[in-house]
Amino acid sequence: MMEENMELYSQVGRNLREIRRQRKISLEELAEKSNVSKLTLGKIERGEANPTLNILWKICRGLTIPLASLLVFEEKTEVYRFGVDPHFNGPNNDWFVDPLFKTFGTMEWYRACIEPNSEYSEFHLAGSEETILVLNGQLEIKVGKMHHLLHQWDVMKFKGEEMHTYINRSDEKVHLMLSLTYKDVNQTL
Amino acid sequence: MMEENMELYSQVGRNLREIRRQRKISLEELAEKSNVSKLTLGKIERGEANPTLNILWKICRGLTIPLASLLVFEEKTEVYRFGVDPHFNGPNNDWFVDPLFKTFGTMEWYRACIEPNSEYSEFHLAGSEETILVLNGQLEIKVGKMHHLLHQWDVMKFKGEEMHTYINRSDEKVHLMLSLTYKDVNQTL
DNA sequence: CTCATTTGCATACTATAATATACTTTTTAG
DNA sequence: CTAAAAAGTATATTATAGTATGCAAATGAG
Repeated sequence: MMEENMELYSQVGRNLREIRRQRKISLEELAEKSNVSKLTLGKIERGEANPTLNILWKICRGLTIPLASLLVFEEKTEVYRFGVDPHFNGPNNDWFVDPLFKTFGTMEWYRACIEPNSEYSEFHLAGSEETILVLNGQLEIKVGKMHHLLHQWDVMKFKGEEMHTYINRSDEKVHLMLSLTYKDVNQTL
Repeated sequence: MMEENMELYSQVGRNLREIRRQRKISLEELAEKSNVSKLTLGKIERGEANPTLNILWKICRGLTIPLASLLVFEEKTEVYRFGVDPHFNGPNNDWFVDPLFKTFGTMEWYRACIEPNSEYSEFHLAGSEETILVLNGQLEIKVGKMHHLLHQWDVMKFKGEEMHTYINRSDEKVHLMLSLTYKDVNQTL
C-alpha cells in the first residue's frame, strides 16, 4: 500500500478498534454484523487500508454509530505559515482567506486579507457568531445597516447570520483574523 | 454502479456541492486544489461514486475543512422496533443493549435488558452523565459503593465515570432505557 | 440570442480495494 | 503450561474506484 496517508489510516483504525474493543466483540462478530470481511476490518484497524465510503458506512451501521464518528480525532498540531500555505482568492483577487485549524464542528478559524480599495460581503448560518481582529491598518465593517471603523488590533464580535461587508478604503492590504462559532454541529454545513 | 447506497452517496454529494458552491469555485479549480480528478469530483457530487477514504481526505484538505464534515447530515427518522432490530449480547447472554438513534457526539441512547438473576458492570469516560429509567420490574444499581433499588418507571442519574453495576435479583427480565451524555465531542470515542 | 464557461457523460484503461481461503502468530482462559 | 480463541499474514482472484480524453449538454453573462 502506498505510504501516503498512513497517519490518517492509523487514526481511523485506532478509532474503530477502540469502539469495537469497548463493545467487546471480535473481528469476526463485527464482520457478521457489518457484512465486511474480517480481513478488511483487520486491515482497517491496523491502518493498512484505504476503505471505501460504502465500507465505512457498513461498519458504522453494524455498530450503530454515526458515520462520522470514525473520522473524528485529534488532528496533530497544525502550523499555517503566512504566505506559504495556499489560500482562496476572491473572484477578482481582491481578498483571500486561509482557513486554519481543521477543528471539528463548533469553531473555525480563518486568516483573511482584503486588497486596497475593495470589499467582500458574506453571511453565515443562523446561530453562528463571528469574531474578528484587525491585524494591520484600518478596516470598515458593515453589519446589517451599521458601519464600524476598526483600527489595528481592534476586536469585534457579531451575529454571523447578518449580512456583513469588509471594506478596505485604504491603499494597503488589510489583514485580519476571523473566527466563526456555531451553536450546533449540524449547522456547520 | 450498484444502487445499494444511493441515498448515502447523494447526501455526501450534496454536502460537497454545497460547500464548493459556497466557495464559488468550479469543479476544475477544486480538482487542482485537491488533486482529485474533475470527473471523480463530479461523480461524487452527483452521488454516483463510492469514494475512498483517501479521496475524501484529499477533497477535505483541498477545501481545508474537517474530514468528517462531508459525512454529517440529518439522518432520516429512525425507528428501532423492540425485539426486531439487532442488539449486542453480553458474554453470557445475561444482558443485551440496543444502541438507538445515531445522533452525533453529545448524546447516546440505549435500550437494555438484564436477564433474571444476573448483573452487568461498566463505566464510561470522565465527564459523562448517565440517566436511566426502569421500564419494568425492579432493578438494583450499585454506583461506586452505594446501592439503590429502583422500581418501575423510576429514574436515576449519575456520573458515568464511576463504576456501576446493574443487578437483577428477580426472576424476570428487566428492561431499561439508558442515556449517556458527554461534555465534549472528543470524549465520545 | 450567442458565446464562453461549466458541468455531464461515454469509452477505455489502470490501479487498487475487497474477498476467499488457508496458515501463523498472539492473546486469553483454565 | 496448555489448549482454544482471536488476531495478524500471505497469496491469488474479482470487483470496482480513479483517471484520461474527447465530446455533448446545460448554464450563465452580455
